[in-house]
Amino acid sequence: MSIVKSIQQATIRSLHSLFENDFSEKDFQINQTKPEFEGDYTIVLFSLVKSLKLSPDEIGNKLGTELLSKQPELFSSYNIIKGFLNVTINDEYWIAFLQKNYHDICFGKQAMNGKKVMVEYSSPNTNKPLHLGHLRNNFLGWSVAEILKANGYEVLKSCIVNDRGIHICKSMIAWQLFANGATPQSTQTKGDHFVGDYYVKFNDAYKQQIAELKNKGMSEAEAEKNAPIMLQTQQMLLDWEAGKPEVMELWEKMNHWVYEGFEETYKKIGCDFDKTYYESNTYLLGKDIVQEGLQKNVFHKKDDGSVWIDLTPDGLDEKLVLRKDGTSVYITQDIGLAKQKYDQYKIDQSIYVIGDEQNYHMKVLKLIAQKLGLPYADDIYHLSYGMVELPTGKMKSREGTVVDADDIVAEMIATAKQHTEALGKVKDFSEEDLKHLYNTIGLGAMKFYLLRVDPKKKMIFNPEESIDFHGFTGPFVQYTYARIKSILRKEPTLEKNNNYSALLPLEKEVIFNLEQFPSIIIEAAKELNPSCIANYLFNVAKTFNSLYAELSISNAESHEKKQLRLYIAVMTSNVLQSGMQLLGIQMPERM
RNA sequence: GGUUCGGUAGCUCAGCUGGAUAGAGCAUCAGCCUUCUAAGCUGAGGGUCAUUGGUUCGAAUCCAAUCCGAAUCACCA
Repeated sequence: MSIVKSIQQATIRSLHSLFENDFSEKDFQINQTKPEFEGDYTIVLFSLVKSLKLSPDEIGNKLGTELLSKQPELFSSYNIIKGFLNVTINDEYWIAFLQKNYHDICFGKQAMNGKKVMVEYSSPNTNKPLHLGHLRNNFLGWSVAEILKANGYEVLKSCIVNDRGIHICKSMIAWQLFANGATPQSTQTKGDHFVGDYYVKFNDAYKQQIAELKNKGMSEAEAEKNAPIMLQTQQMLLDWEAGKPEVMELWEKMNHWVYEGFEETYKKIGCDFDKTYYESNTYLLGKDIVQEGLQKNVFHKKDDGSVWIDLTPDGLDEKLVLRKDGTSVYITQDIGLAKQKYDQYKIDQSIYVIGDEQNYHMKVLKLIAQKLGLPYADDIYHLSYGMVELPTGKMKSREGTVVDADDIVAEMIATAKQHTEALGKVKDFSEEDLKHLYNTIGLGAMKFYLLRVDPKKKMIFNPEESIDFHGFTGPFVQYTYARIKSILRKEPTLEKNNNYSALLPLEKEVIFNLEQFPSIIIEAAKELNPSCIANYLFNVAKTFNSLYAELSISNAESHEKKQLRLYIAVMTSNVLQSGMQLLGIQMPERM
């Protein structure tokens, strides 16, 4: 049980025996005591003043005395300042906590709860390489999956690949027109970048044709519709849907190039999936559900044959679910895929990691599912995250301001290399170990940077600040870990010893922080927010670094103090490691 | 225009189930390596928590209005 819970229960019991009333944890608050006051936790009593008809000081005095006399093993002293009851936790309690948990590498994790969750994330288009925004998505999805696992869920990571549609045909047409048979191999280009280049070439050619048509007197809209390259692309989409062999062959060839590129990137950044869905297989799903909806009168058919749902009573609009030609739209497929996921895996919850520009779409999806009375409707959850922007504004592929995922990862790793070499601490490492270390640090910096802010907020990616490896960063936490490991390599054995003198403030502060780890993991899962973990880990590392600077571990003033600090060091390293693991970040033994 | 989200230090962000003098990091300035890794530590300066009103013992936090910014409202995906 967490210490806050223990204090809550002790307070409830004491209030009951003092005032003969029943209280719950909602009747008072427990906060961390501010550093300028003496104590560990503060019980805020103002809310009890009315019902007890006593002043906060009177309640505080009675409660403080009662707590101390009833549970001397938990509380060692109290004081009251301006109506706040500050209690100090007994050192014995902290030490017992430390001894019990310091070696437990599963500390903070919950037992399996029998619930199954699917986390869908990444969801790339196969017409261009991944960019910075995808990285936020990937790291978020991965981390949320890990956090849910730590909370006892069985987690399935899934990915829907958007591998068909007009955007894919654009790359294909451009390749046919401009490539002269070039391939990733022949040009020494990573497959996804190769295909992405043709997507750009399409847009260049398209723009040029529009300009030409406008010169001939067409309006902008007309020109956009009638540009030959666009007409060709639309024809290709029809051919694809008809399964025309040469189109399918080209499509498969180019997708294959992209997948090779993606695989390399995913491997590099440490992402994987338990199940990959391809839109080319799922885009027809959901049509049967539309029929069902028509029968249930949830949907209605217009004169032209198109099928709609009226969501205006819910404050939304009228939405199309089936085109007049009978083909499905985005939302139709998503309804179908949601059903397939549920049928196939019997999941209890379905989490979609998708950018906040699709908030409306996801709201509609859930609402339609609810109106259809689908059993999984309420278990659809959109984990919406904000866009990644540059200090100069939004990333725009057309203006060439997109930060490419492979580029930025490579840059972070190169920076890690540069720092490591400048510091010269690992000169005895082999080439292979060095490479691994640079990856660990560079990716650690990248992941931490993208995960340390609240997912739902948009974030500014500042290239200069992001390559800083000092302060509130991944390498800072990694460094703290490596320092501890360095000590532990020299001090391998721990003795059992129960003879500890009073805790020094810094010792207590570190233990105090470590104790919160389980609560933080629960909070992170509740909010689906890895930034809780990142902020917490930074705090733990910072506090430990203060202790490290002020107090010697190996040359502690006494044998007992040395043992105690070794316990603290071991537990800190364990918490840092398992916490960073929840963010998908590895820890170096040395750096 | 409707809906949704956001506005906290020069910059990037915490804090938001109401609690004591609003916190970090970066940047700036001043210190600390003959002793466990200085990717570190200690300290200083820096704030009208967008604005106004309300709720109350108490508001960055809750409510309302206003201002500013973003996303979205396709027979695109």
